[in-house]
Amino acid sequence: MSAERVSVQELLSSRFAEAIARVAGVAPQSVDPQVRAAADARFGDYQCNVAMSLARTLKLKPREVAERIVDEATKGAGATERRSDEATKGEAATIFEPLEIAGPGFINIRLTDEFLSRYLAEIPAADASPAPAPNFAERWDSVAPDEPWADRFGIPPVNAAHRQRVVVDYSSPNIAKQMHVGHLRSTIIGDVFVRVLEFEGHAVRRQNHVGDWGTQFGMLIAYYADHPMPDVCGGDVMAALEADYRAARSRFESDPEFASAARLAVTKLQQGDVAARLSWEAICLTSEAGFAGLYVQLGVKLRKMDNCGESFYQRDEDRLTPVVEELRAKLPPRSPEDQPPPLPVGRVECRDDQGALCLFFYDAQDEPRFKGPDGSELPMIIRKSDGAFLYATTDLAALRYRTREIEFVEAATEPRSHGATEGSEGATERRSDEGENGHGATEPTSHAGAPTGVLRGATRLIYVTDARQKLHFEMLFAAARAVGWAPPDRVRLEHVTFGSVLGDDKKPLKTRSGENVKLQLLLNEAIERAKAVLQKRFVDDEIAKDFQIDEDANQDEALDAELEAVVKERRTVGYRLYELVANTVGVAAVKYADLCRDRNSDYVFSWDKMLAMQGNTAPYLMYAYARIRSIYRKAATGQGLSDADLTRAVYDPSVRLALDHAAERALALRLARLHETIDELASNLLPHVLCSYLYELAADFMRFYENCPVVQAADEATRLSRLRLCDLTARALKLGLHLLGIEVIESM
RNA sequence: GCGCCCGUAGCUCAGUUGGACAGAGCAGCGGAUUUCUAAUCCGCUGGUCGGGGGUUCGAAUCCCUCCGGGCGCGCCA
Repeated sequence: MSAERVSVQELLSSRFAEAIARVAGVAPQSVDPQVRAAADARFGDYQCNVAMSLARTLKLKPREVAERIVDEATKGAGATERRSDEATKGEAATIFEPLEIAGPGFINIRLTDEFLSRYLAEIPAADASPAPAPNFAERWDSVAPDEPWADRFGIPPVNAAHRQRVVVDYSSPNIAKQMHVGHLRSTIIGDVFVRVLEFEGHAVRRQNHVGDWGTQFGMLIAYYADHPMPDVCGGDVMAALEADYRAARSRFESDPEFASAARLAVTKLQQGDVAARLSWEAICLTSEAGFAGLYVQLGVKLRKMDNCGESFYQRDEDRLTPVVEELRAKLPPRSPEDQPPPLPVGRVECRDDQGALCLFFYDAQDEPRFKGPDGSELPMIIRKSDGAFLYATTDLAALRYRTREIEFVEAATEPRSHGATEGSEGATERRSDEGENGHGATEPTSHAGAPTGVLRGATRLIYVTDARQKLHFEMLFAAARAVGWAPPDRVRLEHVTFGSVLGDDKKPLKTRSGENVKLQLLLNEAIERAKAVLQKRFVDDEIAKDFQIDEDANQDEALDAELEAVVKERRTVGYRLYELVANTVGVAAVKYADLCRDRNSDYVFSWDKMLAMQGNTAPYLMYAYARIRSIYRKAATGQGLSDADLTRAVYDPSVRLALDHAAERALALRLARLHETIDELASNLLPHVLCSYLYELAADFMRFYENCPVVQAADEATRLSRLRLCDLTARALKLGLHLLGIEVIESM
């Protein structure tokens, strides 16, 4: 393969773009070749749909255009790939079978088995000894970079020229309140973007914009003046905090003396009073400990260093007043005598209205862009008539900070050539204070990984919040563009919305008493329900039998002490495994159920569906993974080999991937598409496309499994080939699920 | 009133941003197990893509209109 490995779709797209460019007489860069995965397997693997639309501009018949494209794409280097590596001895590998034109002018592309086989064969084996992941307690406080990718599946990071500096704003809970289902989607969807963009090689900063400033702190500070704060190490911290918050609130309403103390506390806090500040800090720290527990359980990458809440913009330094002043200076109201200027993108002006400082928005026709119920123009208020700032002000300040000040550490890393070093990590962002080789990667440092310095300001801002805040973000982005903090050619602004979680009644999910469902309780129930599902499976299992024996033990005097001890130990081990599996499956089911739907639509929460073994669910995918690993273990022990030994044999360069059976070929094609699927997710920010891919992959594997014996394959070459397919599938599932924030288990 | 989102099989949802006769899972019916983990696989049944009009080689997808549902709309976040 060429030095820069690209996805199959990219490879075909560039070939066809060149061919089309020659046919149409334009530059290849200006062509969209419209190469897509084929709608139906009968039409091949990919299809090019460009001929029909091109026919009109060329004033030719579509089929004629298609024929010319086919000629260009087929001749010379168009259809073959120059190979220079030793293993293939310079042979030319034909990429696709003779192209076919069908229907009105579709060009059907079928990859050759040889190409597919070699494309997959070039994926190096996974690193057998990945760096151990730090435990969460270490990671929560750490500012070290994330652990590197143990296995990139042969997918290189983007090259330096395309590296984005991305801020992902997600989760954003409120201090002293328990997270509820409303925070679930933001937290896990945002985390997927972080993972995928990091994997793609972009520089990513997570920002947890926590609600840690405001009037509610007055009540809490006053309350904790004569009450103990919840113990961070004792039980459910968040529940205790929230109970205190409620108590404080009701006291605020009934006790005038307390109320004035609370108001005084707010003033003191804002003035930097030391006692008030210490109390505030203690409350925040207690609350963060609660969040940390939930984040670890959810397997979310957020850490303490990612906390950059509302207080950041007004606590130690007033970052809001300068923002307001800059808006006022740069967006002055238009004076009446001004001629209406040409307004291609509309206009924003900053002026006082009814005592409040506001931003007003106008469209290209200079008409108000947003209107209220009475038809009057609708502003974004950035300073209340009493002089106080609001969330809009903080959001503007945060946006300015993120496009101008926030720091990214750039590592100048060239895309690695593949096969040079097997399975180790190429392009994790490394911080300058971390030193070289901080992650136990054993490869020679053949590629440049040294940090080159700090860059300020993001080139892409992603906000993950529910769809109801859409209007707010439209205003926010319009203001940012108008004032020049986010020039469209330099900064991409994306509000990633998602729908609500609904109950069976199709109304937003609530408890019977009408409250938001607490995230912690939701996860606890998920684990309990996963246990119930697993128990059914364990009925015929030895572990379950052991349970039975153990329960009957005191009645059965024949059971001697030694046997009892053995049973007890097995029971303990089995139970631990069972706990682990239930925890992993339960949390995975909740996360996956959320991610596998188009995030824009509301979704109906259903325990039975998310824990089902059939269909597009976490348990199905995890089971597929466990099943593959089981085959692999069986193959290894059957020959008295270790997993590592077997892997060495399976990934030996002499092994040729045979794709003779239809199920083998379908699986191979699917595996080859992981790369383009991840690329797609990185650009359209739709996690469910990766979910669909993984489900199809698992289904393809199941069909392969039913049809193609692996361990008992007819001959050794087939056995090794199929074991290779098994391992590649396991790795693709593991990587894909990991990008979705879901970890696999080796045995279920 | 204005703005945004949605309406696809009995149910829950996909549909690659305008491409081929609209696809899965569940439910229903019928098959496959001396297993490489059946927690699986295969087959069948099931549709006026909310209705109508338009744009073009081609529409579930884009435009208009109506019906039905959700959300948002000045000093909360």
